[in-house]
Amino acid sequence: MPTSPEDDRLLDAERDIRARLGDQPLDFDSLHAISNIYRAATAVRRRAEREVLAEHSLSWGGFTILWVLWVWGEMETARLAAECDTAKGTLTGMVSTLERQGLVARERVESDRRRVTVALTPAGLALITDLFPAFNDYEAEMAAGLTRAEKNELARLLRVVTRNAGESPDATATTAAESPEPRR
Amino acid sequence: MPTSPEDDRLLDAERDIRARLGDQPLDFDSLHAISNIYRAATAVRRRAEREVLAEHSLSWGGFTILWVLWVWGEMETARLAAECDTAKGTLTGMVSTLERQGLVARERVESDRRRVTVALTPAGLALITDLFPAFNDYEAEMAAGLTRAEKNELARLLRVVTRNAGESPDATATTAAESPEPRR
DNA sequence: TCGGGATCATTCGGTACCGAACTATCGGAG
DNA sequence: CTCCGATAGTTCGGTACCGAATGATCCCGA
Repeated sequence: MPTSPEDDRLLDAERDIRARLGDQPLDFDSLHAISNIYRAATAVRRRAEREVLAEHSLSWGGFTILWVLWVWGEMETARLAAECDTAKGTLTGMVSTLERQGLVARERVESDRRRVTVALTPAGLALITDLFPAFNDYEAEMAAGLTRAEKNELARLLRVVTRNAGESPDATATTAAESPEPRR
Repeated sequence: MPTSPEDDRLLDAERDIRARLGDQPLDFDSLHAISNIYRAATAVRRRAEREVLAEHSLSWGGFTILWVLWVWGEMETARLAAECDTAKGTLTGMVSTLERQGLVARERVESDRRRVTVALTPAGLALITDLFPAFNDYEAEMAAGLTRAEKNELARLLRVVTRNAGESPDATATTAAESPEPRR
């Protein structure tokens, strides 16, 4: 296995860390695995926002909302927040932004006036229908160089991590309310 | 291979997407791989901030700065921004926060007064020395259930994605200035 | 030596994002 | 019917974060 300059630098860092910590046992395999997740995520997000989303004045989060509504249809705020994996308060602001852009519309539920549903407008529908293939192309570009099997393996390993991070292990009782997989 | 309810839901979503897009070819393997990166990253980050960092009033970004300074030592703002993988402007604010907390100190470079170096204070050094093992424990917890080989494979696959997202392929010339690997 | 381009960091405007406090509404117990 | 706990959404305070504009300093050529 050839060693790259990057590998060298990594090893330097590990040596430095060990030097600072003495003989404490450290888990460098986990360190690299976990920290690389964050690096990859920000890199992918930043470039997507610059090269795919910016021309439509969409943030990553805004795109996610459109995508969720497109796939699963109109839904209430709470469910939308869960699907988008974001706090309710955050979602309120983002939906307001999209509303201002004319891409989604809020509607109070008649039978329970606390609730609000969010739906795509025709303009929002047109945009996401047009944009999603381009976004998928971008995703494919980000995964270029990986085989089909590797992509699936990557997705699987990440699911394990997400599950590990999902809920405090000492959360009271087994949260059956835990929302399932595909939020995006 | 057993199918979980999650798998079912995922397949529903795929069917729905296909229904909306007609016969356009879509790359679902890339879709799942890429979108799971972002989900895992936010889940890991959120929980780390709540359960490991909050008690020390540190954000993920703030922790990263301390960590970088700890491992590689005092450095100038521009390099620190590169290592932390954040925009210079963002870094300025975060360093100011840490400075207010007494964890880092700025110092103008005598020989070139445009430049500023950032270094850990004794308090900052004490904090990161104390905190890093706990953080590494947390990382190990997030990677629980993965074998050593799987962790390394995860890190490797993510490096490919990060590299793909690294710089616009049509960037003018080959950016030799591209900053190398381990930023965290 | 003095002016102008390059190069640092910081500031600025705007969105996203979280958690906690708040508001409006619902639904049941008495 | 009326209060009161529960629930859904919004507001609020604060940080992070980006990209563009600004300001300070340096360096070099005339």
